[in-house]
Amino acid sequence: MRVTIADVAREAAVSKTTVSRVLNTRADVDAGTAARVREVIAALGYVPSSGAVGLARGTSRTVAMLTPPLTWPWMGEVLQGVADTVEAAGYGLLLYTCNRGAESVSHFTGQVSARAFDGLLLVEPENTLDTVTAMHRRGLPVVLIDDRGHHPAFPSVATTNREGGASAARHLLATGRTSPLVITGPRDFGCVRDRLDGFLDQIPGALVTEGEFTETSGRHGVERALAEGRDIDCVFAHNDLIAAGALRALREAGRRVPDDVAVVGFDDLPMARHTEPPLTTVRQPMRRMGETAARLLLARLAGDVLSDAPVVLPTELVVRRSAPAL
Amino acid sequence: MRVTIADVAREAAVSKTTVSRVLNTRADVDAGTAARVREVIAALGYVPSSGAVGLARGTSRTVAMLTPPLTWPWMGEVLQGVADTVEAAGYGLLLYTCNRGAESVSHFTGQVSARAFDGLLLVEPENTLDTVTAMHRRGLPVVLIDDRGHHPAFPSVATTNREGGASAARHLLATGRTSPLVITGPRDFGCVRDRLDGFLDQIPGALVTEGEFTETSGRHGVERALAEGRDIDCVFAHNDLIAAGALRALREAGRRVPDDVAVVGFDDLPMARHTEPPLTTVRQPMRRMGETAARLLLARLAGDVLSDAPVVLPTELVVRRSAPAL
DNA sequence: CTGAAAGCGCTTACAG
DNA sequence: CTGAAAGCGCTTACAG
Repeated sequence: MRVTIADVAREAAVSKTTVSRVLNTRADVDAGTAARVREVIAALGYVPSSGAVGLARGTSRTVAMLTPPLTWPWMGEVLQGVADTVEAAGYGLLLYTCNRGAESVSHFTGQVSARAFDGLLLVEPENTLDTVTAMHRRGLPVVLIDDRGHHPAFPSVATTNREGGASAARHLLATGRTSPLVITGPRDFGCVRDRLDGFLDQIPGALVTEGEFTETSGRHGVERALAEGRDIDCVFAHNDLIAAGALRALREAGRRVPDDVAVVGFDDLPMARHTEPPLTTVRQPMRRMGETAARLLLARLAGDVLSDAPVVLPTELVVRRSAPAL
Repeated sequence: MRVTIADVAREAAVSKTTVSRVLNTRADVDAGTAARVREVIAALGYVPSSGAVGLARGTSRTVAMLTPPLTWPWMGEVLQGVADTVEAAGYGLLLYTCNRGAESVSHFTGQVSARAFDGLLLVEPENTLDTVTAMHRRGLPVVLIDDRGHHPAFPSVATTNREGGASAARHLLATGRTSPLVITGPRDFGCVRDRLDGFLDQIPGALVTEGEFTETSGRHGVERALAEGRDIDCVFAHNDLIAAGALRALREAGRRVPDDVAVVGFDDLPMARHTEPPLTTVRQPMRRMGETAARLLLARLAGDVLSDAPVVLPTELVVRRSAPAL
């Protein structure tokens, strides 16, 4: 049998109102009464029902997070940043993944309307941006962790993709490289365009080939360039998976890295330390993105008004052996 | 203004009871009435409040998951397996991480008592097993995803750690290796003892050194063995991070992999494909562990009685170039 | 087939 | 400083 506030009230010989007051530490309770109530609470092991509290207060002290498949290499970092921040504020975190496509999304939208949570954090809402924008318009607090360069009509957290691309180019130039091959992600991603623009600002003549964010894509990109007899001395890969594929293709073609060809990736996944040679890459602060987005959302729930202008976190070039300093 | 069941009832000129009945698709409602109510629901965009439903029904249709830091390399897989299964059943998934130590745990236990969820899934409950065992005794349905070999007093899902160790040894023997170095994880992990026992059953004389589950540990393990002049022709690492460190140390010492020394890891993390050479490893079905644990918990919530005997999923040797077949 | 009423476990004006 | 009562939005016997 569940212990309720009524049990505590009876045992302490006060009203439920008074118990509720000491629970919520209101000032206007006699110190003696409060002490007695607290004793009873401890003795009975009473804990308020979060559901009942939520119903009475009209708020759930829970936020939701909608994510792409959790197997994305950097999702763990983002999620951990979110979880830490949300937990520290005493909120619960409800997780939804879009792993099952349309079905997931409709299940999710049902939950939203059910007011199972007070606010929403989301990453990479493929085919979801319209739905979410509508929810936001109807009053649901939303913050996007924008790794795709979406520039949505609500608050978001992003990184300096353009500057990241530029920093890769500057590093390559500074170390004497002049003929890059750029292997991009899909062009319809805003982040891909930004990374490319930043790079081309520094090295306008770069050879560019569009790829996907996979190792296979990196391998094919290099193989094709070599087969066409292109004269390259470095590769800028739009993420670390592409870079890993490029490393492999270069090795198989007998090109030494970094002696013949330097390679720079993007993201700084854990695996970037384990490739041969270890990968120079543009680090994205995924954990801080999660923390920042969560902090924004909690501020919004506490009453702050948020700007729709994205909060932009800096990328950082991490130099390892695949493209060493001079 | 929120649309409630009362609004629907008024608009459809029926009682709240009737609306509730069509909501829960009970048979005993006149077809015409039901149709009319459904129209009103659609017209008003009514969605039941999950909090109110939960309070009235005494169940939240939510399960919680308590995890170690999400940056553990295989947590994404486990979590995805759990999320898919839980979502498909129409349940919500509340995530708690033990990232903040004792504070996390106490926050978490508060949530438990608050009945914010109906059941609990957990991974690797460092310093948590006692608390959780107590909760289970008090009636909270719990399923452990046991990657540590805990053998708890409640239902759990594990893998064949002992057979996994044996399969690594058999593969090495079959490919002509006779002098292994085993670099283990911490000995107080049940899984470490099991992997080691399975290996030693096949190769009793193996050289064994205790390590941690880190790359550094793998590197040191190999460096020490070589410095001591040990004559090794293969390494069995207790996870893939250790194996990655071993690969690096071997290369730096001028030993060729696999020609001079073969290397076998454990887990089959995504990075196992990206090492040089790609890693032969004992694959643990982390996603299936998540799915299986979630399925067990949901069955329990549906009224099934669960056995405390662990459900054991098979490991599988994945052969790549670091320890090729003949 | 349908509805009035009680109940789930809290919080919050309101009154004293 | 304290309590009775209404209300949050549902479900569920119970009665018809």
